[in-house]
Amino acid sequence: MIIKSLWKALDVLEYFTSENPEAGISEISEALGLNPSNVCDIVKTFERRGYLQQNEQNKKYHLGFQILQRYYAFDYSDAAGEIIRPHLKTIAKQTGEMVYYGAAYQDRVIYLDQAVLNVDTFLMKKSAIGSTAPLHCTGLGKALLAYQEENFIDEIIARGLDKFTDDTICRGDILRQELALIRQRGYSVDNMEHEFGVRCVGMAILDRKDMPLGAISVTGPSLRFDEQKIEQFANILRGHVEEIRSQMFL
Amino acid sequence: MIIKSLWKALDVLEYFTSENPEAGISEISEALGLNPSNVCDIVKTFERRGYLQQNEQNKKYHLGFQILQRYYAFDYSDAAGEIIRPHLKTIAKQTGEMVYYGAAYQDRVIYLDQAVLNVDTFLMKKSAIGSTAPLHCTGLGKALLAYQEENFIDEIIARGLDKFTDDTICRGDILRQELALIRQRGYSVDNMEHEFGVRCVGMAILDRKDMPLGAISVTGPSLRFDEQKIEQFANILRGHVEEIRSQMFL
DNA sequence: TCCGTTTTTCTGTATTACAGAATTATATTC
DNA sequence: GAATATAATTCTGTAATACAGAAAAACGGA
Repeated sequence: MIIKSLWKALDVLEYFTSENPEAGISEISEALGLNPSNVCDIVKTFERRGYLQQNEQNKKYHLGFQILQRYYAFDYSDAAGEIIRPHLKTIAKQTGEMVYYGAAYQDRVIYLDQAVLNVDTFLMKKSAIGSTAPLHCTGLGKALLAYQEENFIDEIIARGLDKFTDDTICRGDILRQELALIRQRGYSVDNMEHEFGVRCVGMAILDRKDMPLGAISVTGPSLRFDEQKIEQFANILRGHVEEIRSQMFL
Repeated sequence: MIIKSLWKALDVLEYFTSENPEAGISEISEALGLNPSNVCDIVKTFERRGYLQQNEQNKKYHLGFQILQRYYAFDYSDAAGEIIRPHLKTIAKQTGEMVYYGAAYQDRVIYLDQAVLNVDTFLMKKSAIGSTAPLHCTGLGKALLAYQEENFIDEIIARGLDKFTDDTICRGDILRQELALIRQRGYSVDNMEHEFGVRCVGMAILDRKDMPLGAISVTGPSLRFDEQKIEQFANILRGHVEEIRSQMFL
């Protein structure tokens, strides 16, 4: 049974985002359609536990240190990450491009780890750890989507494929062809489908039942990413994915 | 007014730590003295919101992706971090040692950021971002403690100064002398007081009211940290702290 | 297959979360 | 600097629901 008061409290906590990091009681209560006194109680409870902190100047609240501590606990519970992380670094060295690791999370891909040699602040912010992106138009997303259950893919298509650039695949039948191609050759290519000028090669890490537990991608400016490089990067990815699978006893 | 159901739910969430990342319903209910059905409801609510995830194999739960997303939101709400981060990197280059940024959080110091050139896995794990340490025996902690209110210092001493190494300062009067020295020369020195073989230089970033909003430290093996280096590092720190204060309009 | 353990579902009631009003604090305007 | 407006917080009764207990379902060994 869902605990409504907790559900509501999490609505309040999640009202604080990187876009809107600070908020007051009245703003939250208005946005969520809750009673201000109720919001005040929730916020005060979170504050006493360190999840929120009050700015003494303007009385507004922002996320607190306890979030960091929860993140720290989360990070080390992710045993898979411990195995994968070193590979990401090696791939970054071998390709000279940005490398991401992500997993399917509901109907999106969530970025779980990254390795970079030369920091590209623009792309870093876009795909920061913890952020999410659609499944149908990213290298990671398509690599993950290709191995999902048929009815999951049906649902993703049914919900509608948002257009981000001129090259975004928005038609269900074309996406299905693309996913078949990914399964056939073993890697996905994002050809500026999410961000103009950004190309990307992705490969899923499959478990014993051929379900993807995550995916790795190499991302960079389209000018550097010609057909030859894409194939070269796919081969590099293949080697590491094989190695990861054997390290995980898959 | 504290919302008891939320308070209890946070107890459950915080039961998951890096030391004990996975737990089942019965384990949690026993440890926290709660009814299993109650714990089940709380856990299911967290699961539906992505804060916890169930391991299909053993039915146990672990922290979920939502923690990452909350962390992502927290990170970018920390405007101070945006200013400080580049300085940490520069200090790491100038000193060749590990550099930490932390703040006082209740009666401990919390590590908020770090910069390293040569990764020392042992020390990295110890002082990972989000972890905490006592105030009285670390470079960061002492630098922060030196500028706290008198009655706060009284309370820290009254609670007892835990001993970690032979060099840990455990007596209140000696700690007070040490804090006076820190205020006088402007930096703290951790001489293997928390971890054997680890020395550290710390400096607080003071606001206009001379309250510390955070501190920066340079940490490394005691063999490399002689008196001359400590003074040299303190000077490097001083320059950056000055710069940070001016960037923050303090 | 049976038994012990653990997780999950279900339901009545005692608890408490919440709405509304009152109060305090803060910001803004005259 | 007083007055007004806005926002945050406190207080209290009651309607809503969180929780205990029991029972069922799922799981994992003997």
